[in-house]
Amino acid sequence: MDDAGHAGGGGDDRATARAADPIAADLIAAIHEHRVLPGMKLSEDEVGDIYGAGRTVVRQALRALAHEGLVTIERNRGAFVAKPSVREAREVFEARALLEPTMARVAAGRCGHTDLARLERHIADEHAALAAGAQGRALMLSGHFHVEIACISGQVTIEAFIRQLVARSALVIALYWRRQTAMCEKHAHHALVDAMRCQDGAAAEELMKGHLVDLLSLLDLREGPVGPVSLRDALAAPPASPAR
Amino acid sequence: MDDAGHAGGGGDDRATARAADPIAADLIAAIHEHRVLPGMKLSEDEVGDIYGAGRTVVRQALRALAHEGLVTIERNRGAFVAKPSVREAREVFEARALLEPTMARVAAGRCGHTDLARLERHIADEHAALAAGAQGRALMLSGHFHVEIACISGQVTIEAFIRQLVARSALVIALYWRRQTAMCEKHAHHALVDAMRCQDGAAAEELMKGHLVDLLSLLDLREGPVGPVSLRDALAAPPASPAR
DNA sequence: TCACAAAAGATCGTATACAATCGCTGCCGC
DNA sequence: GCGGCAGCGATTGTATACGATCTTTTGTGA
Repeated sequence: MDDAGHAGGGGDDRATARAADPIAADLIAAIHEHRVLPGMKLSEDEVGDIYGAGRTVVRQALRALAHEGLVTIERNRGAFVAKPSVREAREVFEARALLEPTMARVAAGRCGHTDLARLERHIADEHAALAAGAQGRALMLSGHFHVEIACISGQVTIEAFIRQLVARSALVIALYWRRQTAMCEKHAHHALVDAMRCQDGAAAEELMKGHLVDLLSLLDLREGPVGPVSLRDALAAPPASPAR
Repeated sequence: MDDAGHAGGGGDDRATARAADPIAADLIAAIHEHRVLPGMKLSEDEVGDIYGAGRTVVRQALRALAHEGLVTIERNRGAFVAKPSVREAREVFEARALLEPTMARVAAGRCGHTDLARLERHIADEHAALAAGAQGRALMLSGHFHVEIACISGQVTIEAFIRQLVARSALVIALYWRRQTAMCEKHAHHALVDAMRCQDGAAAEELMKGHLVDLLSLLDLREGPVGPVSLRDALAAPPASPAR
């Protein structure tokens, strides 16, 4: 098999599945960027029209996303962007709190200068997006930062879990976020990179733990109203278009 | 909209998906029971014939299993039962070692007499299956024991992860197991139940950790030969057939 | 005898068509 | 005025047919 195949993680199965399913990837990105909101209907025909694809492939993508808990499929009713319950929201962050600190500790002992540079570039991108007002993109990058750390740790299996949890976190944030000030994260991420630069695994672990607690504390865990707006407005040009 | 619609946690999605996809469930069971072995080809036509279903639904099931890392789909080549690499095997157990001890601790503080009774019945069934020579079934029950503990802990999200990891563990065991003496597990599971009966979370956590370490130590992490035998022999009667 | 190439075979990927089911609107009866 | 019911429209679930790609085999030539 392809044991030591691609450096940086053997999540090949998952990664190739991502690459081979562009519309699933785009839908996930849209969820990350809050271009689609919880509760929004994802009609097969509509999505197929938007991406210029047949229903079959759309169906596959929707089903894959449903498997990750990002959309819910109701029989003969259609697919909807998942609307995590309060309990589910808590669980997602509890799972992250259980996985990510350890990943940060492991990653701190394994990351090289290349990884550090990539992380710093990541933070810079996030900062730039935030400055440009692209809060959605900033949020996506913020999530990807956590995935990157898991990737550095080399545990592709857990990385896949974290990837899923981060995506679901985007939905949770869309539902239960108090304010859209994501400033706090920037500091936390920077501190994390510093700890990793010093190969201080214990510090990285603690920082990550605290970071996740902070995130959870910023959620308002009461029923939050949702705005299931249209769809074409959110998922703009798929095949070739200059938008953005 | 249906705000408080899906109360009770998101485990429903997964559970209903299991129930609504009987052939995926049966394939998973077959993997658990070592009726299908790593590397075995799962032709869509063949599986469809066996279960008397069209290729479409078989495709869905195969894709779902691929998403869980239980089968690998190679473009224009077909689906095969996954053959976890040594590294992947290690990762699966490392992930379990990271998740399950905590789950055991949480479960110890939450389990009631009903849960305890179910766990004990589980162990009894496993023991009976082992005595009856149904090693495959015993292995499946042994895995389900871990899932049950995660279920008791109430964390349905992590439970789903553990369910996946346990299934993949079945593949790992099929590839890298030294001897089929699963006796040791019986003791470990019993001790775990005892600790949970005393609500001793710390003990349960330690026992689970040690149990997983033991399991990992029983693996022979060098390349193991596989026997990709036929298929119809392994997946016996789905609709109506006398086998077994 | 080996290597290479071409054709055949098989399998999956995708699109299309049909059928079943559900939600909704309009109407009727109470 | 309100509740129940039937018909209709819409959407998904499933099966089938076609096309693309890869693997394998076989034949030929050096």
